[in-house]
Amino acid sequence: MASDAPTKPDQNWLTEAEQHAWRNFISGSRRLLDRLERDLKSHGLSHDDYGVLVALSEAPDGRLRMAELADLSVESRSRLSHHIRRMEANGLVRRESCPNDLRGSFAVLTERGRAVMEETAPHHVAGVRAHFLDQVQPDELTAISTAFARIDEAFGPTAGCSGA
Amino acid sequence: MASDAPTKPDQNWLTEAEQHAWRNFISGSRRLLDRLERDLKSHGLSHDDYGVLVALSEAPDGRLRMAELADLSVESRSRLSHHIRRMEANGLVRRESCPNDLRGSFAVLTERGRAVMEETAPHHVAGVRAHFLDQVQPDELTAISTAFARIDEAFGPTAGCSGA
DNA sequence: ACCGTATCATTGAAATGTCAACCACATTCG
DNA sequence: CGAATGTGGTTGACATTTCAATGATACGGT
Repeated sequence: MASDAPTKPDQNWLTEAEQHAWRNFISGSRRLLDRLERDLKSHGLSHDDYGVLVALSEAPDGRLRMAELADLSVESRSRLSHHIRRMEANGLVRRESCPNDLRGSFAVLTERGRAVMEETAPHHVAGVRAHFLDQVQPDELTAISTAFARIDEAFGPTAGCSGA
Repeated sequence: MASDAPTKPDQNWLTEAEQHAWRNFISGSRRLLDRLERDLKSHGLSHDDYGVLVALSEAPDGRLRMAELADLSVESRSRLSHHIRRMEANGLVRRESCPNDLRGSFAVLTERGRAVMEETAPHHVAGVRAHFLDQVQPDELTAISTAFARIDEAFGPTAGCSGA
């Protein structure tokens, strides 16, 4: 009903271009992530495992408080707790209690964890390059970088690497 | 070869900019999707549920073969099968067997499924706008759209909205 | 010191996802 | 025809994630 405009001016819907952009993003990112996950799995790690290893490997002494690790790897606390238990069982990390705050605990990278990470990283990086970096042009990469940094920051101050 | 430079020895690693782009994308997209998922959940749907409903609602007669639906919603067949069973239990879809190919089956949108979809869509769209579209500039959106369309297509011909 | 509340992390149970068979049918080819 | 092989879809066992408590400790006000 009402006068149908050529493209919906209704603020409540998406334009053709917006819809395509959103769907391309959803489908592309999903397939990309699925693929990287499968590749990592063949080395015995999930993508989340990898994220945890990277976060820890970059932290001083390879150790982080659970809450901070949860933020960095974008996992809920509960999920991270289960997750770390499994990784601990696999010998990739270990827990240590925090002397300052008796409630807290650290996740600490083990020797083996670091070794596995360093062994796996090149393969993963190659996948990121092949399926992502090689597919996007330099200006597109810049746009993606700044746009997603902005999106990320809009969700709250969680100390990412928003750097240009 | 093999002479290692201080920062980037070989093509096997990422430049600063590439690394930032990748991390911004991972973190931003993850938080974005998490947020949209939570919002949808408050209306009783998962993001995957929504994807299935959209795919079906756009198909002729609101019906699709399982395999095609799996492709469109980027789910494995097995996962979709379980998924449809749950949605069926919720009255959102129903199955019908295929007369041509007796192995096959259709997933069909129910009245209620369509109603729920139409009721939920505006809220979801508003979320997409608020957390994604409103955060990116027009030229960035274009870049994201074309880049992810290219990434998507690189994974194989699965009839997305790649036009023509 | 004491109470109330907020935070850190963990837990168990229920929901959901993955993986590897599996059945039923279709198709091909001798 | 009929055996071999391929395809569509489902299932069950098992792994992971979510959700709603819970325990333990810190912190602020009085």
